[in-house]
Amino acid sequence: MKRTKDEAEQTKAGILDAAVELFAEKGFANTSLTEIAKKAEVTRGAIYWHFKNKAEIFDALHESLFVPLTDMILSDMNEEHEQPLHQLQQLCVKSLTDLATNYRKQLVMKVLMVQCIYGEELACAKQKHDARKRESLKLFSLYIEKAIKNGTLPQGTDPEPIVMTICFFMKGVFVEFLNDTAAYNLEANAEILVRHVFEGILNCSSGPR
Amino acid sequence: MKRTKDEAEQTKAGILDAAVELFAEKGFANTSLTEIAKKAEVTRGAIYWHFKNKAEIFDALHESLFVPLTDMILSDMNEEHEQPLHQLQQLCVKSLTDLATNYRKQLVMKVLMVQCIYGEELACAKQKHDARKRESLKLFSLYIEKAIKNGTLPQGTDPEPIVMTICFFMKGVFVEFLNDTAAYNLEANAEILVRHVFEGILNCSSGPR
DNA sequence: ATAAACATACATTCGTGTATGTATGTTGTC
DNA sequence: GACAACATACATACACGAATGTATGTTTAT
Repeated sequence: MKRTKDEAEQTKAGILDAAVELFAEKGFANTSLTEIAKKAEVTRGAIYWHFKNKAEIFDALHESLFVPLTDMILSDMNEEHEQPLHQLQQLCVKSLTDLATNYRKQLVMKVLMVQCIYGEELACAKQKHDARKRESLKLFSLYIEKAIKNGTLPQGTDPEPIVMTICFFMKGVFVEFLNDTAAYNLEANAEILVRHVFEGILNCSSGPR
Repeated sequence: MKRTKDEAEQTKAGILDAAVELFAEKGFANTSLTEIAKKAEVTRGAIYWHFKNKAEIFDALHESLFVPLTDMILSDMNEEHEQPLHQLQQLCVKSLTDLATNYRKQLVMKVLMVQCIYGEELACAKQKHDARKRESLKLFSLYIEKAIKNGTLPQGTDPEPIVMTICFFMKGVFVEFLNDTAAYNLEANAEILVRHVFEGILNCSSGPR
């Protein structure tokens, strides 16, 4: 039953499609390879041909999402902007509206952020995940420090609580939205939500109390 | 091998202690009853005597935490306050510092919010969980509406994005903090973080842009 | 012809649930 | 207050399915 190369890539993609939907629906640990195979209309043999095990499927999903994401952020970072805080604000809005309008991304992010538990089985993936997070945290700090030098934020401001606020807020939006996509109109409200937080940061730093 | 009633309650508590630690460490799905029994220094027989199955252990943890929490919120709600927004703000700070200083609560909340996946096995617990969340959402709305009538927020303000902002932010703090308790000094920063968000809400509503 | 791209079959492990055994606390009775 | 009779609080043993990984068979592109 050898297929042509294109057909093989297609079945591999089909397995990933089936996996991400099942993972998003029932969670990584609660999904068996048999179920994935059934949904993808192949046998477990096909899965074991393309992937070493279930964890490697997870890894593939992880990789497929974060490579383009990091590219986007870095390209945005390169073009200098006179108002770094505002730039960061727009980046947040963009990533939210992006999430709100991209179904595939919703699925994968749901798997990565709420429907999996990083135990020993996914230790490898967790390391990568943590590395990504540290990167974005550094990036956030960089924006903030630029804003302080720039004068947008007063001299001597502590960047840490600001980074924490933004990071926590974004995480909350992602998790809560992905947990019940239909419950919120994220696309319509993204800008207001982000503005709330950034306005508060500005206001708190310039005029405490 | 019959024990006295007190001893029995003690073993039951021991099982719960072992369970919550293992759940928090490796996740609900990745923890077997055998492991729990081993850690609690009993056999699986003891577990099946006190609980119907693993899901009921989860339920017991859930119950043990949320009963006192709801009490606290409701008692706070009863005493009328002239500045409802500020009252809500203090409630948020309080629940964060409370979390930061209560290890047991950290464990249970970690299990409930990040280390479990509400599949069919936990369907019963998920219903309760969702009910709790709807309650607190209504509560949030109530505070906001009081602030609008009060004049703290301008007439005609839409409560929804405000509630979303607070809810998302709080969720993010919980999840991110519980994910790596040692990474943040939540107790020291709780007030600043919450102030960021509430200041932004005030500022955005009174003077848009 | 040979190796890719699977399907099929099998062995093994692991976890659950339940049935049963058993020693001990508890309770009523005289 | 002593002693059955019973219920309690587990421990042990077993049966069962589910999931994994691997070994092997089969077909077909190249």
